[in-house]
Amino acid sequence: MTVEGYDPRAFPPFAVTVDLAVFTVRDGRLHVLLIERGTEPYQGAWALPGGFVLPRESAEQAARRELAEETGLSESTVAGLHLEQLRTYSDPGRDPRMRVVSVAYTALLPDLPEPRGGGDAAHACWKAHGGPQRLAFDHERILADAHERVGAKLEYTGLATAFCPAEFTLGELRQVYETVWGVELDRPNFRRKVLTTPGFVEAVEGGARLTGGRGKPAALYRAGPANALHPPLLRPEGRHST
Amino acid sequence: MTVEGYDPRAFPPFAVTVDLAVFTVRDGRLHVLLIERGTEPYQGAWALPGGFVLPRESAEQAARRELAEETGLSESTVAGLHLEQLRTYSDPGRDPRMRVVSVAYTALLPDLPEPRGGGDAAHACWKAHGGPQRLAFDHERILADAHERVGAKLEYTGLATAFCPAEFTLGELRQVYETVWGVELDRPNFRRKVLTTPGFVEAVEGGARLTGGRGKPAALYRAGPANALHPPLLRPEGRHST
DNA sequence: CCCTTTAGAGTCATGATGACTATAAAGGGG
DNA sequence: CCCCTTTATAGTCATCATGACTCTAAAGGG
Repeated sequence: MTVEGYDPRAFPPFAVTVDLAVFTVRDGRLHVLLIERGTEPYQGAWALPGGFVLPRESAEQAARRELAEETGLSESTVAGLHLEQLRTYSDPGRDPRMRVVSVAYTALLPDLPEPRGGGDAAHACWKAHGGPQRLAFDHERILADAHERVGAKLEYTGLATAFCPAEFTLGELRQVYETVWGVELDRPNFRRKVLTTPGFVEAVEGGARLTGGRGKPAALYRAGPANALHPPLLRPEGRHST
Repeated sequence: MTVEGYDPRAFPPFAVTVDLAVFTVRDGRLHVLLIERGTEPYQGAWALPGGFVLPRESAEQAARRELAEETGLSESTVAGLHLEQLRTYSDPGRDPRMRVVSVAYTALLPDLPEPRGGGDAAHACWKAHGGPQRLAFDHERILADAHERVGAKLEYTGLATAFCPAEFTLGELRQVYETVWGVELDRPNFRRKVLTTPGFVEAVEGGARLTGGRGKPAALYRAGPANALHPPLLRPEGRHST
């Protein structure tokens, strides 16, 4: 069966949706944006935000539109967010009602005020990742894949800054790594690594911020122009000596 | 628009297909499996192999089925091949006839005899990557994404062995890296790196192979159990993508 | 006035790496 | 046969990145 010579009116019909794994770091814990399902199947269970891809939009456009609707952020704000295609889930039977192929996306947000419900009835809220809640459909799997992908990307990209506000301290940046990876990092070594990696962060002149009222005030930085870290900032567990 | 409360008979209809970027290394050049299109649009142009996802199969099952059909390899052989989902292409208008969402997969094969046409009219053949041929639809973009992904995965996985026969020399393995990355690697340093990376390769006892009749015979190795390289084998120029 | 807390500077040993040099073992051309 | 080329394999050495540290600075709280 090839693409050539097929009848456009006789293709197997599929529904195509997007699912969003939206992460943030809040109070030193990884949180994910979830909605509570109001209808069967999985009524009352939590699920990833998402929805249909419309006939005239790409999957990424659908993902940004859904993200804006679920978080209440403006379209222009969402347009600048880091949104990355994770992978596509296509198992027959992943939705008991019909054949649905879903393109999953991952987004990283700084700690924002509670999302305001959008125009529709969706009530998305942040839930701590790894909590007791069971997710609907195969969303547990999607979320696990997304977490693994984010953890891996922190190693060789400057993506961790997407979890931080525009200006941040190195302590806040370090907490992002510690939270996503679930490890503790040596403070001086982390600082040395970040500052010697070209393009990772840029110092903000004159800035300093009290760290929650405790400890010495820290210098402020903003995200640098580099999108790849050379050499990468590897997870501690990932290193095996000869 | 959310997944909840929709009418299963009123979803926007899409066709879902798979596209395959199948690579091999032949004569020190990267080759890709292509088919020549026999019908409009893009009649006479080259395209990636692929086809519809059937109603009762997953996208990966469809990709393996198409790969077996296009290469003439047996289903059992294809079942053991390294096949990886690349990403999904969903731009409206990427196919002028109708709305088609395509899940792209990447496969790596050792240098095999010319593929035998399968049951249908498809005549897939190996073409040197980077040649003058223009590809149909957005397949040029898919192929570029696949090449970048394979190059990146060679850095931190033992995937390069998928391009080699079951037993191979370190020279053959090094040529895989040089061909995919388009660089020359220092022979002794490459050897040291591969042999000191745990689980990358295993020595084959007593084996030795003449390197095309030229030079000292080389020891044989087979792929090791590791699927991740620690630390990674980074490209000299250090090119990464997001 | 100490105590705790976090930021930030610096030290030291080890490991990984790039750039080399040198030797070994094959075939081919005189 | 001797040399030449070719490729494999064994080293050396300097440099850089890193993990595990110690030490000082600057804030707030009892």
